[in-house]
Amino acid sequence: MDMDKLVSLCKRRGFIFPSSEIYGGINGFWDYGPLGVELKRNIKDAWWRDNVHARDDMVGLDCSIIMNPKVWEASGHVGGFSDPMSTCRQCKRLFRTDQVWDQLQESDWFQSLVATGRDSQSLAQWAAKKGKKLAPGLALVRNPTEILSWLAERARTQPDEPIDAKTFVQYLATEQDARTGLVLPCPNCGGDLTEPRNFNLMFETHVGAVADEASKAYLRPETAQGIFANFKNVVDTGRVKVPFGIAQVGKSFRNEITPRNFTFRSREFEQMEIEFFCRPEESATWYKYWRDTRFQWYVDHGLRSDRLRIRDHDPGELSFYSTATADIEYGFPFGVSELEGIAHRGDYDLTQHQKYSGKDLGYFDEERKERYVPHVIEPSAGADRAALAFLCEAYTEDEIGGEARTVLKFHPRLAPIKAAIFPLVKKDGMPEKAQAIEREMKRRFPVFYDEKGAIGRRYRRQDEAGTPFCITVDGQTLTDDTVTVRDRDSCRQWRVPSAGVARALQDLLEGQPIPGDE
RNA sequence: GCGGGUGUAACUCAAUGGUAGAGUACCUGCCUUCCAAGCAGGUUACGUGGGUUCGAUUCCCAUCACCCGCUCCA
Repeated sequence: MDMDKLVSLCKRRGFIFPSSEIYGGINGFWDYGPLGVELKRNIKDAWWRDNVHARDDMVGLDCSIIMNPKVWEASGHVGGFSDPMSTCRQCKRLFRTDQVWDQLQESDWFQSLVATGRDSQSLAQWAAKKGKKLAPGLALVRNPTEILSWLAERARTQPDEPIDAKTFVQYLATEQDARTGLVLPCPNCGGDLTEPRNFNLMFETHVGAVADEASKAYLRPETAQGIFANFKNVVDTGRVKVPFGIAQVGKSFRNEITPRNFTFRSREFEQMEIEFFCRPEESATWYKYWRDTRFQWYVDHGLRSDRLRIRDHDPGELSFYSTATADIEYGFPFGVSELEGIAHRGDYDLTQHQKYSGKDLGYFDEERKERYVPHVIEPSAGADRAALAFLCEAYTEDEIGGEARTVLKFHPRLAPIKAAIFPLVKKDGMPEKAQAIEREMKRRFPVFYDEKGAIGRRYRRQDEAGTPFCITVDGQTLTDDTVTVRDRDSCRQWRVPSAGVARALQDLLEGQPIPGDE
């Protein structure tokens, strides 16, 4: 499937528009149009019903977007992991400064260099041959004479101090020691890296009329911390007992990401997050439970399981506080990308907030008569990413009677409009009858009435909106009071009594097979 | 942030140093008894700001947005 076609359809049919488009748009922000808002709302509602209302171990929460800035100190978003980045001046690649050394050790040119002797002659030879190919940006390669003289100087002045591999490569990479100090080279080409720059992780704002350092606050970069900050409130008032979860749906904001791939990476996005609190000994079981449950949720709502996958993080990839993390990924047209992360966060967050707030966030377990800080499993889903995945999955081009057709095959639960109601032609009292049906249906379902143009055209329009069923009043309706129901995916039609059409639609939406298809 | 590409109507695309056409869509009639039919009429565009020029949608510069890559992430 072509992403451009989907973007175009989304705009044409009113699913998703670029934000502030009349002013030229703004990178990384998107608006949901009349159909898009229904789709996204259905996704959030389905998630809420399945994870909160349908369970007896989950409660909801809706906390403020702007919180006391100390929350973000405790979470590590201020200071902690606003990863400084460096760019290579030669090949222009971008690296996390703290990962340069690790990446360097894995690079071909570094390994080749290490395998060479450390004497001037071997190094000069390496620079002239292999180095030229593998690490054209390296100072040693570009300026061997000078670099080798530095090294000789170092050996003469500090003969008793052996040089470790890291320092050694720094010597070979540093052209202007006096000005820059020893630097690490680019893992890709050996070139010199810029000073580490700090990335602006969170959106900053100021609370109150005076904008000074003391009034600085942040738009939340995740909804999770609001749940941790309210853990004690919920435990004290919610009649909840471990194991239990707190769920929240809401907007989050990140400044440092590069917007890409339509709505997939946006600076403002909506999360659907659960923090599930449990006894430390049971945390591994709960982790597995949520990992499987959340995967199945996407399958149940129409994502083909062969486009979905679970990817368990390698130990080296895990955050330092996490003992296990898995990503639920979907095969988008632009690549396999993350829809949801399920993280075993241990007691890290509650402990951090305990430390920074000075409040006891321990939990007293009545059954076991003991006090402990619960461990946390965090299934964190992106609502916009889910919407995009469902759109991609639904987008289908097929052929009906030799004519090409574009259809969004949404799961009925997610479809923005559940049924369209048409008079076959605009005469003989058909519009009046169809409108009466529409009035009745409208109280129970999002439905759409249309009487303009040829019937085929109206069917196709609904196909593009993903409406699962169309109900048509025709000549026969006037004699026997039945209407036709038409199925979006098969284009098959059958008749039902018009008095029972709401009930019939209800059954169809709940998954009852269409007649002739049982 | 960096490198490369793109920017004309709601959508998909043309043409042009002398202010723009098509198809689709949309609106109004007529006609139409089941899958984008037909006829007649109609609405909508050169991303933005500068510059060169008698004159710029076209050339130049900047800016913004989008797409692709490096990187980050829900």
